[in-house]
Amino acid sequence: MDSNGGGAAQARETGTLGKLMVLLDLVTHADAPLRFTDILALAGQPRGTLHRQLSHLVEEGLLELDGDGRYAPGLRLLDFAARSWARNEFRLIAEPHLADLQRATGETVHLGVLRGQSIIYLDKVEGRQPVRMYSQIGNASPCYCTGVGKAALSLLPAESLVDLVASLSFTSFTASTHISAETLLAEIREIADQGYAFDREEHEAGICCVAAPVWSEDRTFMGGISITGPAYRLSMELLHQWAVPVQLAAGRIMEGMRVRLGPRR
Amino acid sequence: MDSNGGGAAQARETGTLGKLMVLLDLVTHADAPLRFTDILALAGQPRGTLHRQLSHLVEEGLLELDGDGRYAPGLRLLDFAARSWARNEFRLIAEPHLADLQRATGETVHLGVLRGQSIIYLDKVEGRQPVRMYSQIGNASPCYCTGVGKAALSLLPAESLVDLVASLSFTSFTASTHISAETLLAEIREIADQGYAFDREEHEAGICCVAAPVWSEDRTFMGGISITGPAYRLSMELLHQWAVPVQLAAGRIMEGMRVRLGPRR
DNA sequence: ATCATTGTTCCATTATTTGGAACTTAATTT
DNA sequence: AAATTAAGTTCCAAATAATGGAACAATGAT
Repeated sequence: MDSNGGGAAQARETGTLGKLMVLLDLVTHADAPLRFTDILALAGQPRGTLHRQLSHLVEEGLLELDGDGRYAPGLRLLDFAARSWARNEFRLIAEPHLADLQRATGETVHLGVLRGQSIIYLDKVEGRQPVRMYSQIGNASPCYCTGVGKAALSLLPAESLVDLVASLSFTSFTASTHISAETLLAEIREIADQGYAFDREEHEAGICCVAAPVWSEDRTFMGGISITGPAYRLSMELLHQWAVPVQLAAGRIMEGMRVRLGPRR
Repeated sequence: MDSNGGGAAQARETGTLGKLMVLLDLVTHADAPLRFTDILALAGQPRGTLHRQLSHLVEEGLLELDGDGRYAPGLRLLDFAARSWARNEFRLIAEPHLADLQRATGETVHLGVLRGQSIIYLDKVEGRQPVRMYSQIGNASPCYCTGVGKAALSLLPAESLVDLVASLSFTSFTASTHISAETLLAEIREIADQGYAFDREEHEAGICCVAAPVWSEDRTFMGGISITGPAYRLSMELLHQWAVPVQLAAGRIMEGMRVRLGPRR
């Protein structure tokens, strides 16, 4: 029988947990705290059932219920995340190289990893300004319109890439955002050849970047690093120049991981 | 079977979710990624059961399984936390006041909230240095040996305070850490009178702080803000002077919350 | 005061989880 | 290299927890 080698679509049958995570997603993705009835409408479940599920989530600290009966994400999530982040080896190894790159260019440097269809940002090194702390770290962004995302996609074997791209639903964030699988796939192939990727204001108007892919040997991490900044300051010419240092930094990070993790495998 | 009729102590009966959260705690609190067998020993459950539970957590992205069969916290937790943090109203309202306090004193300023027996740090504003981003934010620290923690405890009604303190297990982090309920309770009473609290190197040697309590009217948030720094620079005399600005900032934060949230309740 | 809406509890039915054992795979020893 | 041990995975009847409809309580509007 098939172990997960084949990589077909997961049936996502995680029973009770799966149902609760859908709720947690619902509440954390909302723009504002939701009342019971709001969630009832969104979740489409019987009232009794929903009530118990929410109660369990609250009891575990994953959600919080304020005095007005509105549900908001729980602070226990912060504790989990802080631990997840603090011990992340990929990030620990990458950090000094990100700082180097930041100093060399003066612009903001990101580290991100592909998870499903999203890039999750693991680190961000900025210039002098008082940092907006979680501003980017932890955020999940689409893979098809970010430099790190496209760099990460260029690491996928042809088949997985086609499957993943086929499952995307494109949102046109700016005039340059890819909105078709064909043009995206064409660019990914180009990126795979070149070894670096650009974001030409595809996610946010006025913001562009150069990115290079980074991966761990066991393919647990497939992501990238990028130099990001305002388009008026970062011409395409400059971004092309920076492709080299970004790739070098990516190489040093992977070397660091081989030294740290390699011996055992 | 018994429903929890009396209702004093929480029976923590969240069924399936509760069991899975125990596992998640186990893995996120470990110092390094754990192998299946390690978790088996720690969790004390049948192998079949544990295997399925871990599989579900992995499928949902709450845990990750690397190429060596080691379980680590999942990156989906970061996404949840980023959302939880970004929309937190208490933090949003407090932020400008924390920045003011930082500028006025030149030292690091924290915002924390009481959750169970822990203080969870919601924000941190530092001086010039390139910020170590999650360094403190999201971290859960004991309430009995931090300035913010003791300030928060001073807000509890007498009965809840006694219950909470009775349930603490004290760890002696430094020579000044409280290790008995009696001395702690005595100090909390003093803090309740004064309206501010000190940390005299009780959690970390060489680090001290002044803190003032902050709370929301519905008591959803009971926490505090603090000015923290190295003991060689922050004399007790200086900390006493800063008690006033910390209390003023705390007052302004609460005023901000009344304006923002008050009208409705 | 009355009606409508929102939120909570109850319990027989249904679905999921449990845990022991059998099985497969990887690592270690002889 | 074969045998042995340990590590990880799958299976299924029994135990447990989740479900959802309906009754009940609390809140808010007319």
